[in-house]
Amino acid sequence: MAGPDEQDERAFLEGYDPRAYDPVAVTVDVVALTIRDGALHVLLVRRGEPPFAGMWALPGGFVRGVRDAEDLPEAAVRELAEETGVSAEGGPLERVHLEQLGTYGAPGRDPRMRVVSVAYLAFAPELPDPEAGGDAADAAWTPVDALGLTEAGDQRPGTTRRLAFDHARIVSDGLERARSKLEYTPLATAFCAPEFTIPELRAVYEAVWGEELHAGNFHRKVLSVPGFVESTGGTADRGGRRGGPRPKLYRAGDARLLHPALLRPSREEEIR
Amino acid sequence: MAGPDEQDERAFLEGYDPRAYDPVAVTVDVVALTIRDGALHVLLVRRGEPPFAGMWALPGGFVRGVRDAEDLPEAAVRELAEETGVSAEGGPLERVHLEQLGTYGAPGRDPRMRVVSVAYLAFAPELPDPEAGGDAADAAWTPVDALGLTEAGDQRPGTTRRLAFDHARIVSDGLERARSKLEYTPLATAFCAPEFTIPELRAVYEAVWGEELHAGNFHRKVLSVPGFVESTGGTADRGGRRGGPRPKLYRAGDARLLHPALLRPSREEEIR
DNA sequence: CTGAGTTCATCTCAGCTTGAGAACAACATA
DNA sequence: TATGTTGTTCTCAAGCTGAGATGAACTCAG
Repeated sequence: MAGPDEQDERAFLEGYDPRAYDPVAVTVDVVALTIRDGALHVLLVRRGEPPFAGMWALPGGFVRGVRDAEDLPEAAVRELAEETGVSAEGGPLERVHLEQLGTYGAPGRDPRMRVVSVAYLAFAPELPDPEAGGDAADAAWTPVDALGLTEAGDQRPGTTRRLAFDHARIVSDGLERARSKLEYTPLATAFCAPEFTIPELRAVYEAVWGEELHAGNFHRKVLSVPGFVESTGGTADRGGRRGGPRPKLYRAGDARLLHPALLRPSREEEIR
Repeated sequence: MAGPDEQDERAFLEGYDPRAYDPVAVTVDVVALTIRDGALHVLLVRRGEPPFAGMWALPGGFVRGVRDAEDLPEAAVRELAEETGVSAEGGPLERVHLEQLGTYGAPGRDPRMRVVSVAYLAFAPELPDPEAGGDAADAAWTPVDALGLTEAGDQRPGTTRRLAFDHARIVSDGLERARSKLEYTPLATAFCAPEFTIPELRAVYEAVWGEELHAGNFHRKVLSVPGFVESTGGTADRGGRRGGPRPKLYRAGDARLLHPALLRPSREEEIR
């Protein structure tokens, strides 16, 4: 049945106070990614209380609903700022790219109550350690390789850093989104300093995609895509770590989409 | 501030009963797309009650949180089935593709209370009119061109079918997602009958992208992408509407990604 | 039944992009 | 100073794309 009955039901429910009806809590979780020492890292916090005490989880928390009501991206920025220990205004978070990743609301994903969590994905340039002077075990940038994530979105047996709730699935989805976004948007520049070199940009792609790229072809491609990068005219202070000429400096261009896209080589195998 | 303070705050909030804390309601809305008479249509319902009485809205409703708790896709399928008047089991909904589109939670988007809405996107083959025997003004497939949507996600002045809440933004996002998905996934087949012809598939692309495609190149491309379509060996009953040979029949292949992708021609202009 | 116009399916061809490799100068380090 | 590494630019073959042409199969009007 539809139509009149459904209309009546919706009108009824919409006029109902949800406090008295069916309590669902809304949280935001943030998958914040950065690159350190050439490896992709995700920001995690260690849980102090049950459930999942001692396990690692994404930074996040409740959305302020009515008192100090905030929009969802606001809540994500607030949580990220609180966990990272830096202010969102004027600080390093200014240059962080933030986008919605997805919403996770399966019954039972939180054993205490019904929680619907809106996950956000953040791309950050190298940021300081979270609360460097505090308890180092509470929050840390963690190499994603150390999480033992499988394609199915869970963790391999034997992995020491266990993730709480369904956060392994959320991190997996975030990584896949990041890998995909690097293909057709210029967001790799969000992992770099304001001025960067082509080899630095290539290192970002290699860290996120987990495979080496042909330096010559990458260089040609990046310069041939309109609006991806623009030259600053400058040159880096020194050459590569183990030699080589000083690379030229670039900054992010004004393109929002890469055309043609930079496709990852390994894509062939994942198609089916 | 982060670390210990933040930990305490989260532990405090997580143990808190949200009913007594900060009430946020969770709903699902469905952007159901289909193709009728060669044009892209979206399923809309007319609101009978304020706010926005008489305006059109996406089918949707509250997620069942604790009593009869359901997952978010379940809620979307239930709402879609209720509004469409067909059963999800065994009926035409079996072949509907459903994916999460995004979550909309700006304060004030519903004037009555704080509502966070998880939007789903559905691709459907041609379905019957919603509750054909009932009040025809209550639910209807609407040509998306009749909504006067702008790139900014609102409606042009003078458009007669006004959308309630922020549903113009949600529909706009759904359309952009659909256009994009057709490029790199075989989901155009979700708009077709189980067996279809290449010209029918091309009509889907032309309806969603809103531009004509080169028939010869499209044909070559579809057949050259591995796993996009597979031949049934059969032939359609008759030729095109105004003549031509009987086209061959195909069914959807097993590819989940199109490689190489089918890029829309107009992409060049939207890049910046 | 016939002729005109339409459509499916395939082919051709020039232009562009890609992947792989080579070359060479500039540089770090021992 | 010698050696190995790296940034940048070429070259070349292979593949893909857009635009157009062709001919057979078909619908429909007269």
